[in-house]
Amino acid sequence: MTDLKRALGEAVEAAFAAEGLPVELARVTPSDRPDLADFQSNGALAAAKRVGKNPREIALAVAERLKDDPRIAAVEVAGPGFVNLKVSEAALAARAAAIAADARAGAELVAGPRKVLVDYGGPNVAKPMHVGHLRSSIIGECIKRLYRFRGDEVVGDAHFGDWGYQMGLLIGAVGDEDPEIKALVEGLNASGDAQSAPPEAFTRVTLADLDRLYPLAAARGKAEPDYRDRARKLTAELQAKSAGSYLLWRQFAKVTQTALERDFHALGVDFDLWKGESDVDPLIPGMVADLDAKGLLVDDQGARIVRVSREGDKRELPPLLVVSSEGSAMYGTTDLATILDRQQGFGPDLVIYCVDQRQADHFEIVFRAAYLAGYAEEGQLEHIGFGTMNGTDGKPFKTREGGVLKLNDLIEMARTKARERLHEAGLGENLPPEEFEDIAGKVAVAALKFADLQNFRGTSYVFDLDRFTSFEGKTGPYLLYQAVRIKSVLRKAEAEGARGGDVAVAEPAERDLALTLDAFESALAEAYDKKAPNAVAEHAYRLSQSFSRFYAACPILQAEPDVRASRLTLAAATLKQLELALDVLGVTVPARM
RNA sequence: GCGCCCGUAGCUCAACCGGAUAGAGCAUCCGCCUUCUAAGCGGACGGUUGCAGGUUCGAGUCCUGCCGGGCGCGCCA
Repeated sequence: MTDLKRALGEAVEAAFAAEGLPVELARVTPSDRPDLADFQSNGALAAAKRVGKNPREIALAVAERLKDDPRIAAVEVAGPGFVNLKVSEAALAARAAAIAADARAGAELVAGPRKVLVDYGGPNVAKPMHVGHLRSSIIGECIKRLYRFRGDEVVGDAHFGDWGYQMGLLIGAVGDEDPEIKALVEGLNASGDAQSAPPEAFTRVTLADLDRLYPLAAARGKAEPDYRDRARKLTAELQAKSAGSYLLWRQFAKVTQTALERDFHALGVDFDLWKGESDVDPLIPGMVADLDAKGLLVDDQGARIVRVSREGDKRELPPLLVVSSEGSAMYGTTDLATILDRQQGFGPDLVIYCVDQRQADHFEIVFRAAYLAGYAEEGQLEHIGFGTMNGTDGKPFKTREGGVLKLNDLIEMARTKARERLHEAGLGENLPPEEFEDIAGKVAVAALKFADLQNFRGTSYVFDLDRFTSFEGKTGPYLLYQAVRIKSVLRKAEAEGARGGDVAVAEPAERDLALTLDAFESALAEAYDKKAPNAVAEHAYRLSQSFSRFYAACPILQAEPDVRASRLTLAAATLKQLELALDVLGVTVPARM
């Protein structure tokens, strides 16, 4: 099943070929002038330049070849050489009917499915998630769903930060507070016998403990050299897999992951993998030896590095620091080992790193090192950066008190706002409390996600709580509202025994809705190619808007039977496509609200 | 200092290999609930796309310079 835009594009290509013009210029796009046409091709203008002819003449010749196409109701040449196409009512109705009958609502699958790994979220043990994690999670989840929906085999990995200096800090801080645990850890470390540990030895350490202790320990580590040195030693003990340290660490990781999974799930973000830095730790010695054997490792200022600068670089790119002068693995070391691990495990054709734009250099360095070492092929690794989230003052977002806003608190704020607004609007009043809560949660998540995803990911944007929790206009809740209205109409239709039927597109609002439904595939393709979720968000919004106009202009249930059947089919097709688009965005529609 | 990104309506953002009259939402103003959910719909107002040049039949988009902002630049992650 082909969308109209592409079908017409192929028709124009054929006309170009027949005229001896370069077919790659025969592109069809939605019309910039909806008052004049549905679609347009600007190819004659570009072709004129290339073959040295008058653009209007070319356009007229192309138009002449298109005018008998049954799908085209009118073809006109306008301005300097635009070919304007108006789709026939029959073709439009047929396309709408096909979308209605298609489980994928008109969306294609990619021709050659790939194995894709999306690395996003990046939560850390003990460090609470803040709003900075929001974008990575939301965008990464959307990219994952988008690629999966297009037919790729996709795995999402949280890339858990579980293996650094902060672990040593925590082991120390927990031990200071709880001498029994400290003694247990030290005893086990000395004996090396993990089996001798009491089965529930460390379960009394909770996430609340870690949340409370970590900020204090981090601060002391900065201020007191002795404290820091001890934490480093404890980190080294952990990384050497000393039995007691390791068991205690396992408890940290477990309670953190459990809580994080719950928080992420509330946001509609679910990872397939929770691979952590600790998982690739065993690979590092072998990898270092391998890099050395390949002659890539160089001693420099007491550290061991891989030089990655290339001829033609506009500036000197720093090297990848593989082993620090203290002998420890660095951030980039772990990332490189992770590439190796993924290559050996999942074997992805493409790895997408959904991480803050500020890390662009870091990834460039790691990727180059991976290419040099033969751990990946050029182009197989891609960093999808996004802008920072700023406050309304244009500076990185802080709470009123100057601290970092925790992700959980943000979600709770959005929920509270959602409850208030639902009450104000008199929505969901007769529903059971559990369902009301569920709806409030869905509205809150839709608001947060859509506010983020409607922006192009690359640019920084302003984090404005009022805007995030505003439910009018171009917002997530608006989209939910439209979807729920359709569900309500369809429920009523079913109760009345009214059914869908042949599609006709007579009214302007019906025409517009059918054309918008047709644009789903292009929006998905654009989002996929550019890794730009905002294209899907934009389509979902346009579809909702188009439906809302249709809803206002065209009564459904009260219409004559044939018209009613057609409109019910259009409404059902819209709902299906809207829910699919929202699902790609990671947003769920409640049954009612 | 070097490098990357950005500058579009009062505010927040779009704009499909360069194409017609640069689009949305918010805010402001006007109109629409005896009809399927008014978190809605229609309309009005709002622009020298930071500035100056250049390339082109045509530039928000490409090139150069300048101004303004953000970020990064080896032992944190």
